[in-house]
Amino acid sequence: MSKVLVSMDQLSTTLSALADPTRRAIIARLAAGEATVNELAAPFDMSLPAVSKHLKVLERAGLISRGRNAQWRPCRLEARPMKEIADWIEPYRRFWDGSFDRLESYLQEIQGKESDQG
Amino acid sequence: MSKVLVSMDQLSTTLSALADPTRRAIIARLAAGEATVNELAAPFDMSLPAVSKHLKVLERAGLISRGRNAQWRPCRLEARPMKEIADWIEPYRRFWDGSFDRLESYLQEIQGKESDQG
DNA sequence: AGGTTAATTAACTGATGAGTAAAGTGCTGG
DNA sequence: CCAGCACTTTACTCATCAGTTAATTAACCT
Repeated sequence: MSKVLVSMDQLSTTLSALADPTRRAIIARLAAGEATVNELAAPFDMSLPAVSKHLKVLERAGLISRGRNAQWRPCRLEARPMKEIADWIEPYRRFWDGSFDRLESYLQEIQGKESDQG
Repeated sequence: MSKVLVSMDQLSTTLSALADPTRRAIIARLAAGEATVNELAAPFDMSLPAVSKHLKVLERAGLISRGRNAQWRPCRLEARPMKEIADWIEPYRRFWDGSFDRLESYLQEIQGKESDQG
């Protein structure tokens, strides 16, 4: 009864790539401009292969791309997958800002009272 | 040489909770209003305990809260953790929209040329 | 009390993820 | 040509995750 995961959808891949503080830190660093693997690895208390793996995850998610320059592999940010997250999350905005918030909590109070009595 | 993960930061927890299509579908359903566990489970081809586990993940991430109404445990959306994602992602917006995009690629081209020659 | 429904917990399995050390690849420069 | 630098790949460990079935808790209803 093998359940094999065939392929992850783009949004899941992007979110899980970003659900790691090391990888988010790498992304943040790359927002300031290209960097090599060693440069990216420097701030972290982990081996180079570990960082290399993180970069591979980011690359597979399309969040970075890598060039080649002699023995260096400069990484650059590709923010488009993040746009997908922003687009996905946008419709939920109404749940946390604007007057809807107050309406929500009002409805919650009402509902709570009704449950207490019913 | 045990490396124990003490506790995940909020953003990582939220992102990893949302990096699963089942959980995102649950969230989407809850955007339409409260629902019980059985109602939430109905659309999925998986056991009730599996859904229950997904709900626990969402609850631990603060993305849902659960009330009690007789034998039902109605779930409701709590979108605030999503706001954290939106806030985190906001500064990257400049990387995918507006004229900055063109400026970026221009700068990257320049940089590439310079590297080739240096 | 006892049966039914709603949901969670427990115990287990197989897959994936994050890290390591050590070996391999590919390029540069004396 | 070969020493060394910049990485990547491999092979391994250990923890966590997603799912299962079976058992348990909790509330309702007659």
